[in-house]
Amino acid sequence: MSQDLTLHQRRRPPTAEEIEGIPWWAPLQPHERERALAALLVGDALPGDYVCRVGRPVTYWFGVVEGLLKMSNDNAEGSTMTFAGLPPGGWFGEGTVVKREPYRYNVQALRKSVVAGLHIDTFHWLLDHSIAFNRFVMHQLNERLGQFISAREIDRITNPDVRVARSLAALFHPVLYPGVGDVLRITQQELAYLVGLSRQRVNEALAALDAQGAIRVEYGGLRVLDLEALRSRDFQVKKA
DNA sequence: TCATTAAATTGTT
DNA sequence: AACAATTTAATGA
Repeated sequence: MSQDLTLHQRRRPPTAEEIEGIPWWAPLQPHERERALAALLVGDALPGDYVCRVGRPVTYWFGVVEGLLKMSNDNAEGSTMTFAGLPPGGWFGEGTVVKREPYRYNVQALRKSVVAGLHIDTFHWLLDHSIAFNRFVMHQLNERLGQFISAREIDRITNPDVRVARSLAALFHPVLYPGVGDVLRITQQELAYLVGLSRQRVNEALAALDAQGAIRVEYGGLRVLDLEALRSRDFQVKKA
């Protein structure tokens, strides 16, 4: 079985390129950056590796530099519920970090990923000293609230095409996941796992969305042409 | 840098 | 779930 907390194993300081990709980095003042940099670590997570687990104490605030993670929770009955996919640029866990509580969910890598971690003490220091950082966190919390609400809606959607469309819209969220850009690197198998459908059905749904001009299916990823269409349009539910 | 081979991903049944 | 076709990544000259 996969080992947990990979970040604690193969960790290293972030490269200049990795730092530039961190969404809250640019707004920081020089002395704040200095502080943050000293507390930043990155590590590789292999598929199946846990970045954090339910009940573990919080030591880091995590962000996705590269790759793809999934946030899930194990139900009392044993079934697993997936809340969200976490593409590059996504930072998560601020809620539990703020309260210094144990994690309430599991986050594991769907594929080989690079994960960054900011130590909890420095997170709090930035919260106490940086207005820009506060603004980022506040914005982040607000956006994520909206995402959880839409996650519940997505769960109720029965039509697979619409389901896939909404899930994709969530993954392409420009505020929460600024690292994604035009093309989301995700395989159809990974998306199927995330959405809870068979790869076969996801493939079919993607083809439909492609045909409608909302996305373009590419090898190993997807290009979004019309985010608004994914988010809101009613993909005319087939009428019998 | 190019050609060859292996691995990953996709499109279909 | 299994298969074939296609694309990418890795290897070595």
